[in-house]
Amino acid sequence: MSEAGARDTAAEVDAARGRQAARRVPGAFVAGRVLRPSTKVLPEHARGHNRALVLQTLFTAGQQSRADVARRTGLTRVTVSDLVGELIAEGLIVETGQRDGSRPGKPATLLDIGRTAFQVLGIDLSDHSAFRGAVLDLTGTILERAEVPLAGRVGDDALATVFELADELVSLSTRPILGLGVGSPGVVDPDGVVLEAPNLGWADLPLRSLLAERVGRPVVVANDANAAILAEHSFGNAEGDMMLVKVGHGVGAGLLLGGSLLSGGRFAAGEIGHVVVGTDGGEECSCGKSGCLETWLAAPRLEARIRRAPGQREAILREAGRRLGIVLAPIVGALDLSELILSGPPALLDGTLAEATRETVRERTMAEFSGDLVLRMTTLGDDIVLRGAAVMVISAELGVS
Amino acid sequence: MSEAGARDTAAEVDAARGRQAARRVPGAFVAGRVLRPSTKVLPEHARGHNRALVLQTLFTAGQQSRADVARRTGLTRVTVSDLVGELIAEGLIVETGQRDGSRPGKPATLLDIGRTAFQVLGIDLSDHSAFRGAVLDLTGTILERAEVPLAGRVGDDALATVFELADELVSLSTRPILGLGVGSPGVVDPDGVVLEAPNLGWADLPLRSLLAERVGRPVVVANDANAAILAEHSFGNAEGDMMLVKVGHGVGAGLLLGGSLLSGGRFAAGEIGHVVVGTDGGEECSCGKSGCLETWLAAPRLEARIRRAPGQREAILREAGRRLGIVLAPIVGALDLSELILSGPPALLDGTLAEATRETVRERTMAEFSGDLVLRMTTLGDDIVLRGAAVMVISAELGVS
DNA sequence: CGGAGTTCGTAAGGTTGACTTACAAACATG
DNA sequence: CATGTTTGTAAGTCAACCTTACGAACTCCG
Repeated sequence: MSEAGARDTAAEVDAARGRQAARRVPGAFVAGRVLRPSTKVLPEHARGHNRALVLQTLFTAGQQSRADVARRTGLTRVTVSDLVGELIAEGLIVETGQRDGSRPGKPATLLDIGRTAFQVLGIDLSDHSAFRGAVLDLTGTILERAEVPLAGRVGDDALATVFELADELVSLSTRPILGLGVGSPGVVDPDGVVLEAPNLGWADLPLRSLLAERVGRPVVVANDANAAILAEHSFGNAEGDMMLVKVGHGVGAGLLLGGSLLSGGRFAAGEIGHVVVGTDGGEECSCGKSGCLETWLAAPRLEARIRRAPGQREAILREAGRRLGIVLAPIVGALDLSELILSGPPALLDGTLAEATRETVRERTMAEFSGDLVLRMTTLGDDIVLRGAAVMVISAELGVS
Repeated sequence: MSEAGARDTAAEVDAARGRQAARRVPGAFVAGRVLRPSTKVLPEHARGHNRALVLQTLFTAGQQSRADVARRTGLTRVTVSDLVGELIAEGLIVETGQRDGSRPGKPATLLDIGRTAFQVLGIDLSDHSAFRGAVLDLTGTILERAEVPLAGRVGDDALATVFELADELVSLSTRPILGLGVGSPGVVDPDGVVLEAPNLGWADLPLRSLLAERVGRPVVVANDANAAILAEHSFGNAEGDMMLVKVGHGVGAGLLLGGSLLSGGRFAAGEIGHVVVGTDGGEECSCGKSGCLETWLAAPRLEARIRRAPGQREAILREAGRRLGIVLAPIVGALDLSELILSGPPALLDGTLAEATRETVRERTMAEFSGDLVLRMTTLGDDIVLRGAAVMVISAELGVS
């Protein structure tokens, strides 16, 4: 068949296919992603999506009129009005009066998230000394705090302590509870089962369902570093692909790629603490290997090393930063990360260590050319996991992050 | 407010929210992913999705009746019948007679992908000596091949060579052309602009739109390693998260995470060739650094090294494999990868090198515990990019991969 | 100061798409 | 041969978004 022949035939078939081009699955190969459709989609799913879209728009832009939202989302004013009506009835959106300033036309009625309609509970299990909790509003502002010392409890005792903290948070709340979010150390599956958390002596603990039964509200449980990076994403106005490294008793990370949290095939994504760094041995690790990243970077190890040789403080921190950079460089290169965030004790991380990591990653990747690799401390301090836990709930219940 | 009070109020609100629970955005926090809704969804998008779902079902399961598809997808028989009717009219599905074997009830009419309705063109620009192309059917079977020697051409000459190859493929096709897919070396943005491909002397070349104009049909352009991993995903029945390392003149990789291709913030995901390995120097690289992975692993470098010391062949390959393992270990740990695939000259990769990589990754990660890390050669040989290019077209045009 | 133009929000009716219900066709079984 | 099962289609319902149209409320300008 001639070239022209093939083309004509194709054009004819296109015509025969009628509207199919316009109907093409949106995003089938958008932004380099291939979607493999796996579940049916019904019209009501579209409704849910558009509901979340309206909420999301108000979350990020805030103080918008129905017409503004319509323009921003591409939905018609009529549809937005309908969705907003539904959301107002649920208390998730409130009218906040008319827009001031003089413009032609009927004045716009401004809308905002109904901050007081619900409260969210967040729990952070990642600290070695205490379980910490908070009551937050729908915008992620912390309203109340609670804390229960851990005192070395593990296993069922630790679980009882979580229950205790959850109960206290429920009693501290003054509005209907949208849900409870928990950031836990260890490996957590999508159903909120803590597959393993050695520090707490947990294995295959169905924490989500246990807590859901206890508080009678939706519960989301995820890894603490994953919660942290969600917080950074939502509140730290960080865009695009990024990785958050959380240094504490151990070392873990959360990865946000293309706006999606990476969970990993065995739900262990971000578990970089036991990756071996360098080929020159290193301290023995609790996992049995030598030279794991944790042996270089975990806070207790660093503190012990500095205690032994106070004069070497800067050198110790620089070496720790360099080791972190060596582990991160292949990851930054492979994932084309534009932003690395550190979370943990600022006294250890902020300064020499961060600088050494930044330099090492730059030296060992192409980042020196693209030049825009950012490595910085989190802006959310110690509340990062708490606020991330709240984000998970808001995201799960309202489809908004 | 008391605990009980908060709970009751929440329950009341839940009741007031009516069907909202059932309406919740599906997958808002499913599988550890947070969706940030960004575009509106209309009922016709659902239609497109369900169309693709039916096609996908026939792709993977093949030879099914309408009722089978309905059961598999969760859609009703009526809806499936309607969608199938549309797809038959377009030639994308054909009836292949009745199911044999005796069962109660009306015999089922079997359906299958209309393999002959369209043909797909694939082009592989990753080989250093020639551009290769093929005509494929909708199932990814290669029907015709074409090849144009490259003879060192770069820049506009190389582009003209691509045009030449594309024209030849069009003339070789005997059916309407669904589209043309291209796997190119270098960094390619989602719109098919080759941002940089040093080997071909291309920078900011809008290859997709140029080719679309030339062949008058949809064109998809992506990085060669990304095309390769899509092929492996579609034809190599590889599930879940995986990474494909492509060794040739350079070293690149493609990453498939949670079923999605990773593109990276600057569309440079998988560019691990210029990550530095180890802290002991290494050969100088074209990029200006020393000890880049490419200097250890690129085929020309390996061949030259073996030529210089034929007796050291095994040691050279083992060291190359070890270096690759050192780079991959942090990536495997961070992404919780379960499968690593090598693509390139089997004489170099398959055997000692792969074994050394496998061992090194195991030694340096937690993989020894989970134990199910697979590292293997691709099963698709030299056609991997060609077939991946076809997958991109089928995915983009039909929403099926 | 009043008409024209603009913008906002809502009402009414149309279109799309999947669902439920119902039914004819074609087969196996007792 | 009657009964039960499975397939595929026809008819009508429901959900959700769209287009069109309109009143309300404001600015601008002659």
